[in-house]
Amino acid sequence: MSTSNSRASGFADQAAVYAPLYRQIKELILLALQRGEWKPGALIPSETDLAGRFRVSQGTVRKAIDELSTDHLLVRRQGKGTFVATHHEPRAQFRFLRVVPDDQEPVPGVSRYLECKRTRAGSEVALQLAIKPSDPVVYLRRLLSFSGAPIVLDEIWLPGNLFKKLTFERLSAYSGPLYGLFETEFGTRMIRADERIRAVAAAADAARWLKVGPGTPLLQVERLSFTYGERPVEVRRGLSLTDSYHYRNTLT
Amino acid sequence: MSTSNSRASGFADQAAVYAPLYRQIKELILLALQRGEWKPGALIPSETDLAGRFRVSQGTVRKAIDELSTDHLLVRRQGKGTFVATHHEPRAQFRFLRVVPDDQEPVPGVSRYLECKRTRAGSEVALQLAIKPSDPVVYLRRLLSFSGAPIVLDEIWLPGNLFKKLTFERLSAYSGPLYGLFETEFGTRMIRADERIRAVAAAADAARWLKVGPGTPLLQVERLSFTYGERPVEVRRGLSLTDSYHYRNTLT
DNA sequence: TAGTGGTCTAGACCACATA
DNA sequence: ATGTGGTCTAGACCACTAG
Repeated sequence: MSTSNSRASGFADQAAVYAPLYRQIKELILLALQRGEWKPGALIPSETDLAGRFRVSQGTVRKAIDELSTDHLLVRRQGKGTFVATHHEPRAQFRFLRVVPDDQEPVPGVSRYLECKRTRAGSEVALQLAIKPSDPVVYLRRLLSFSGAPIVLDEIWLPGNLFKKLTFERLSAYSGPLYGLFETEFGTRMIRADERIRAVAAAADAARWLKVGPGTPLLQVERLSFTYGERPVEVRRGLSLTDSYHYRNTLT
Repeated sequence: MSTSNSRASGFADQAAVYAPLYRQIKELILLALQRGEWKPGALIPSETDLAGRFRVSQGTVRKAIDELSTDHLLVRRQGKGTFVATHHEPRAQFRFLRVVPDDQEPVPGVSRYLECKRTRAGSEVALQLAIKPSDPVVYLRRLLSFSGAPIVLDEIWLPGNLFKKLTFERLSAYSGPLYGLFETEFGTRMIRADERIRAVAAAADAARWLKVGPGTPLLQVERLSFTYGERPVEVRRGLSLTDSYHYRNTLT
């Protein structure tokens, strides 16, 4: 991989006839992350080390890490080294939690789990998770409260084979971010998510949990989350009260 | 600015005691853009040119342009050159238009302007635009339709001094993206926006325009847009029907 | 003092667009 | 053939952290 530049052919779907060296290096690091060679939160080898290992210049490794860093898969810390990103660190906390109070600073909130059962995917969820309708899924329901008031009612569907040992007890005993639990206990790291947001009228059940009248306008957030390799691994539907909370977003 | 590295002191608010060379270059390019030295859509000098002009290496200019490019202020085109970004090009079209149809591809939509008047800011809008409540603003109302059906009702407030010549006729005659008009006719380019999203019940007036019953849940999007130097220049409140449309977002 | 990431340079070569 | 952005290298030095 020196100056003579042996490019990977990469016959992947459609494009990618040509991939620059730093992207190949990125891919190698990505694979190492995916197979858990370095755990979340851990220090990875220095840029110089990796450069030697992959037989490329330090600048090339650097550019690969640059991209992984903007992808939130790695975190650089000057003077210390480069670390595997984790959903446990505070900076990642509000990346996937967009419902925040109108006037105060964002706060974590408290989860109360209402349900945790195993069932079959069904056609809709199966389609999204790219599995068969008869395949097993874990179905969760939880109520998120901020300063004592119930604000978000979430339904969550997870592939059964990836979350075999997920139980109601395990969830209730845990307090940190849900994705943190998924990452450390089930080896599934959420990388990216697509959301569809709507306004809906509260059904009787949701209204009861959120302590409002049926028909109250609620913010519905449908989410599909992905792990490495664009694999869909979570379907989520949240219903939020938005009197004194809102979904915040920045367009750049 | 050669190896001896004369850093700008930058006594700006709080931080920025130290700024790397490429950031200083970025700032210089930013100023050139801001004062309209290169118009939207225009070709800017090559990296080599700029390197010569600023007395730094090409790699340093490159890194500055890298950032401006991810900020969507410049667009690189290999073999052609680097261009000033514009809201007129199709790639920028859906950066600020997040309400899209559930199943089809995103489409531009058709605007019908309902109102365009001059008034005073009032306390709320003034606070957001960082002007005085007695300062003049332009107030707009428009209805956005997709394939014939009214979907979004927008209210827009703009600083009066920046949009002096904005008229109902000018708006109605125009068909492209609104930010495109602002950019070419009023020299105000929208860079970034913060949004707060809620579910609300349709008031009588909104219900009438969107052809639904009063009390129907609507998606309310409050937006504050910024131009160069984090200057707020637009307040917007949109109400959307989300039966067969939704607000799409990607968490990364 | 040593190690790590961060910046900057100079030069070579590749990929792409256009004339 | 020429000019532009894109990649890659090698080496020097700066800023930050920790033993």
